[in-house]
Amino acid sequence: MISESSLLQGLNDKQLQAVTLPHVSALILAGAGSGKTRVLTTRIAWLIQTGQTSPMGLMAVTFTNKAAKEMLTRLTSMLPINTRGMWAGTFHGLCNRMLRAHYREAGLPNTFQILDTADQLSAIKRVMKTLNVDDEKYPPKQVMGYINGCKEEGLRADAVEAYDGHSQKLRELYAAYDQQCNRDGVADFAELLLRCYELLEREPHIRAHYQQRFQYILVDEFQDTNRLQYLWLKLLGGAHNSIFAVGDDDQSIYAFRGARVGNMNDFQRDFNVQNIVKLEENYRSHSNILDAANAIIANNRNRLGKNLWTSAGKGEPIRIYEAYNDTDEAQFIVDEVNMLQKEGVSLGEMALLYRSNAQSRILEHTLFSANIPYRVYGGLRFFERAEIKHALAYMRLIANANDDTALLRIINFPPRGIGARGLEQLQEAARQNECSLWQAASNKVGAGTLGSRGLEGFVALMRHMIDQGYGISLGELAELVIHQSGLMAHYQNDKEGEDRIENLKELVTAAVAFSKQDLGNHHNMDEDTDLLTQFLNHASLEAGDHQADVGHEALQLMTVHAAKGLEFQSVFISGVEEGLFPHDQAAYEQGGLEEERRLMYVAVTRARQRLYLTYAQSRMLHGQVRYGIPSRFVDEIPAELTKRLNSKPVAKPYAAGGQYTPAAVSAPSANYPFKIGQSVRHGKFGEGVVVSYEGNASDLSIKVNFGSAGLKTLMLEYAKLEKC
DNA sequence: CGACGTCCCCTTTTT
DNA sequence: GGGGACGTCG
Repeated sequence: MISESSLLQGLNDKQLQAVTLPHVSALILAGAGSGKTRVLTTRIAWLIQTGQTSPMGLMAVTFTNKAAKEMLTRLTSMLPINTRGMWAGTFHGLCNRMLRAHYREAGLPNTFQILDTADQLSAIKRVMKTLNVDDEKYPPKQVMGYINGCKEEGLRADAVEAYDGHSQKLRELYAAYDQQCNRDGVADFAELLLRCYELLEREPHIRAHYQQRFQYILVDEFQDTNRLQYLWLKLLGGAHNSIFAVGDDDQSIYAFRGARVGNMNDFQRDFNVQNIVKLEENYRSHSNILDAANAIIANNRNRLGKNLWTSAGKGEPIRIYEAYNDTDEAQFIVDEVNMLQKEGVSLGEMALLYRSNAQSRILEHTLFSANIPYRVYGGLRFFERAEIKHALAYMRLIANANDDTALLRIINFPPRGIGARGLEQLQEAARQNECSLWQAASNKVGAGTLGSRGLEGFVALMRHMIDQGYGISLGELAELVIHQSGLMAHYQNDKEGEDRIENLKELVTAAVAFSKQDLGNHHNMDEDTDLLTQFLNHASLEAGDHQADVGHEALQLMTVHAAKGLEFQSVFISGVEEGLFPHDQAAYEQGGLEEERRLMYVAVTRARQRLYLTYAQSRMLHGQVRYGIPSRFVDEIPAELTKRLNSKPVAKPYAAGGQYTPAAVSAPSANYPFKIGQSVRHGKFGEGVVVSYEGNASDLSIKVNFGSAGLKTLMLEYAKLEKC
């Protein structure tokens, strides 16, 4: 076994202080790149190694499966312990586990299924249809946002306040939706948390059991917790347990989905936190980059206060490039990437970040043309693919026949002649008998009052699968389902079904792997939950990787949100323009601008050595050319840290769409006295850049971007512009 | 039932 | 511009 001293070796004073805190609640303010994960895992290792607790006596909570895995991997490299059975995982994973263990007290069937976001939305649409609610007036997505918002605040429908007709309707929908979920025996993501919270609150003996067990609770990314998660922690922490909360208020970028930075303050107050350890030494970036990040974030109010520093040198200046348009911006990035590669930086060490996904298209296009391999993060994941969800829906129905959401997904897929009419009859029958659709369907078939041959076929199929599925392995069941259901045959007939078939085969592989891994595992310690249900849980809670092939060298493309927690040798932040970053929409939200600024802070601190900020004078957005001015965040960086790569942006021979700008506009002429991209001076607005000409020859206007004075359209005849 | 047209909207995202 | 959702027609 590794000795204590070697476990703690190499920690700086602050890190050491945090790792070895006594059994009290503490808040660790861990700046970007300050060794947060290391502190968290070393703390766990130290607690176990010194015998203060056992692996089973602590709980470690994260937000993502990735973070949980990372933590456990690092832990096993420090201590020769078996992490299986440890209560380390995501909020949702841990709540699910508690609910499985106490499903009766929680009022759930032992095979309850988890609705992912797509399932939840379709369940909500169903409720609204039943209640005849106008989905123009109540867009299902908004209803979903409302319901999840309430749950994340810890509020059931009967506890929500509603004064006007609109919110009363929403509340009514919330109640009806919950009722439907109970009938179906399903729980959405937020429900896992709320249900678990209520369970602990209602059942003192269960609460006491876990409070006694988890003397040490460790929470990662504490700034991202929502109200309900905080309440849950508070309940588990009780009066005597130690909650070790690690977070960075400056990296709170998920307020839009309910995260409450205020939890950090509440935590200090509610737990009488005496120990606040600030980890401010950054081991990632050179000081030019850190100083820029510090300068940006200093513009936010209401910070807990923290200033990153490094003993690394100044490093390179932050490079700023003002592009003529989005194509030019992309081309610039391509050129720089090529140059960096020549200097020996590998592609996988470079990241190209953007504020919103829409920006990736043109970047991808340009990278593709330039033959630069790239990998985009985000998009559909394995268990979210349509064919996989179809196959899983059959399996869900086998596990729990009352799962109407699953039934509706596949009752007529592959098509078997059950149309909208037949379905309506079925739903009507279910409503009248107050039973699930499956029960209604089997009743109909049994009674001989056939809705259609298709329905008969469907019921027979499901019964057959349930029969055949009894006692076979998970892999065999998956195999059985994809063939018997007709999914395989359906996609084989489809010209573009090849990928889907591959994915279905992959599902069988995943099922086999899951049961193998589970054999020696007992990670649920919950004998009531069968393997099929566990597998379906796994599929819902862990939708799979965004990206499978990690080894391949490629430029990393992702949103700034997706980049949180990662680091790269070189980072490009593109589209650093007002309206885009900070995003227009942010202005309408309370604290929106500050969140955008934190987002910028996160983006900047991803870079170890080299950082580029690029913005464009114009870009295509929503099918229209949009003229932008540089983001205020650029101005917030002290000039001495930066290097402007082009002081006077010049029109490139390629304009939007890669087409050449018409000669009449690109070259000065009698009609067009200034080139696009040329700098001009105006008596009132100062210096600006010619963006475009508008109107016809006799009535010509000129559009000029005056930077801080904004974008102006002037009548050429009257505007006294001069070259500069 | 499926193919095709049209309309509408359009940050960020994990579980 | 482009994807998703919905509606109409064959």
